[in-house]
Amino acid sequence: MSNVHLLTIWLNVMSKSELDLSSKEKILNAARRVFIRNGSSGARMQEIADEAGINKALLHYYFRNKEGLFDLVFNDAFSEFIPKIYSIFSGDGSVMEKIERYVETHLDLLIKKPDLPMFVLNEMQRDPERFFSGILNKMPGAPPFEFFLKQIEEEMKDGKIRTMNPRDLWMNVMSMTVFPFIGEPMLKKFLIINSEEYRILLTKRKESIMIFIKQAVLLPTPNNA
Amino acid sequence: MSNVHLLTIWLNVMSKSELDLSSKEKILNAARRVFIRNGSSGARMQEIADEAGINKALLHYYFRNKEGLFDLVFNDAFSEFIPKIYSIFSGDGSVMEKIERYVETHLDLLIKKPDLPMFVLNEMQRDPERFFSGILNKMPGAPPFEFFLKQIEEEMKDGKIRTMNPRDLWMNVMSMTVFPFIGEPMLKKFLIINSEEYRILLTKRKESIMIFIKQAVLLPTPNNA
DNA sequence: CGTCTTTTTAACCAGTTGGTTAAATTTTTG
DNA sequence: CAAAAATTTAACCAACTGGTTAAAAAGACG
Repeated sequence: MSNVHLLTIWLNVMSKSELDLSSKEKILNAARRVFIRNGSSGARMQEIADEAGINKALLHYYFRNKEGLFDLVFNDAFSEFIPKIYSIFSGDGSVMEKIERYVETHLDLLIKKPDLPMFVLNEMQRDPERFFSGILNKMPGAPPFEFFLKQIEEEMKDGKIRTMNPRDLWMNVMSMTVFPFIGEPMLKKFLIINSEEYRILLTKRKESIMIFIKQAVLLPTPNNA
Repeated sequence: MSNVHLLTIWLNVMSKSELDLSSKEKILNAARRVFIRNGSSGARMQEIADEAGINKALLHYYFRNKEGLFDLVFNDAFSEFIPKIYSIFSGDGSVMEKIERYVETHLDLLIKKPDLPMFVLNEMQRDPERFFSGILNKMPGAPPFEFFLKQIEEEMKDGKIRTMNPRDLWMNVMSMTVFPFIGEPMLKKFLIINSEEYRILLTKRKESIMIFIKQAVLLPTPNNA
C-alpha cells in the first residue's frame, strides 16, 4: 500500500535528477553483460550484483525484480538502433545510399557492442510480442519499411538497380551486416582465424560488404561515362 | 557402486538394440524443442517430460541428467551438418559449384529444422569449447576449410572470380544462408510479411542467393560466348 | 501363465534462486 | 551538525527445480 506510493515518489525523483551517476548505471551495465552471457533465465541476480560491485539488497532497492530489469536492458538495446534505422530509411537518398548508410551505422554500433544481436534476437525469438509492444510502435510517424520497399521497386523499374525481390535484397544486406556478430565462434573455426584477426576483418567489413552489394545489384550506368 | 555397473550394462543393451522406438526418441525430440524454446537453463525437465508425453521419472530413467540430455541434443544438431560440410568443401568442383552445393544443402536442412541455428549458435557462444571437443575434431581427415580458402585464392588469381578477401566471401555466403532463420521475427517486421509469406521467401532463397552471389563474384568469361 | 521391461505414481529431498525485511552503517547534502 | 538518501549486512522465506526412490501397474513376450 504505502510501498506503491513510496515507489512512485522515488521514481519521480529519479527521473527528475537526470544525474543517475554510478550505482544505477553500474547495475544496468552489469545486467546487460550478465543477461547476454547467460540468457534471461540463466542470469542470476547475485551475479549481476557482484558484477556491478554492489549487493543484492541494493539491486532490489533500485529495480523491483528481475523481469523489470531485463525489460529495461532489452529496450535499451533498441533505443539507439531503431531511431537511426527510421531516420535512414525514411530520409532522402537513393537505395544504394540508404543501404550504405545503414551498413555503416549498424556496423559501427555492433562493433561497439558485439554481443547485442545475439542477446536481442535470442530474446526476440522467445517472446516476439515484447518487440512489438516495445520501442518499435512508440516511434513517431509511420514505419519507413513499406516506403523503402517501394523505393527499391521504383529504382528497379527505372533500371538503376538490377531486378530482384526487394525483400531478398534487404535480407541479404541485413544478413551480411549482422550475422558475423552472431556466428563468430563458428566462423572463426571455418575461417581459421583468431579473435584478433576476426576483429580486424569486422573493421574492414563496411567496404567489403558495400563492394559486394554494388557488384551484385548495381547495373553499369548506360548514360554517363 | 553397483549403480555404475548397471548403467554400463543398460547402455550396452540400449546401443545394441538399435530399435529404440518411441519413448527415447520422443524424449529427444521434445528435449530439442524445449531447449530451443527456453534455452539450456530455461528448459525444465518437467516441461520436456510433458512435451514428450511421459513423466519425469521415465525421463531420468533414460537420461541420467539434464546436462547429458542437452549434450546429446546439441551434438545431434551437428551430426547431420558437419559431415555434409566436410564432404562438400573437400570434394571436387569449382568454388562456385561448392558454394552452390553448400547453400542448397544447408538451406534444405534449415528449412526442415528452422530453430536449429538459433539453438546451436546460442549455446556455442555460451561455451565454444563444446563445439571444439564435439563432432568437429572427431571427423576423419583434415578439415577442408584451409583447402577451400586456398582454392578461392587460386581461382581469383586465374581470373575466374573477382578478387576479394576469401574470408569475406565465405562470410557473406554463410550469412545470407543462415541469418534468415535467426532473424525471422525482426525480418518479418521489417519486410512486412507474415509467417506464411516468410516461409515462401525461404523456399525460393536458394536461387535468390545464388544469383546474388554470382553477380557479385563471377567475372564475365572472356574466352567463350 | 510367469518373467522381464517399460511406465506410472507419488512422495520426498537438498540446493538454488528471486525476493523481502529490518536494522546498522555510510555517504550525501542542506 | 542533522536530516535524508544510499549502501551494507545478514538472516530469512517461499517457490521452484533437478534428481531420487520405491513400489505398484501396465505391457511385452516366450
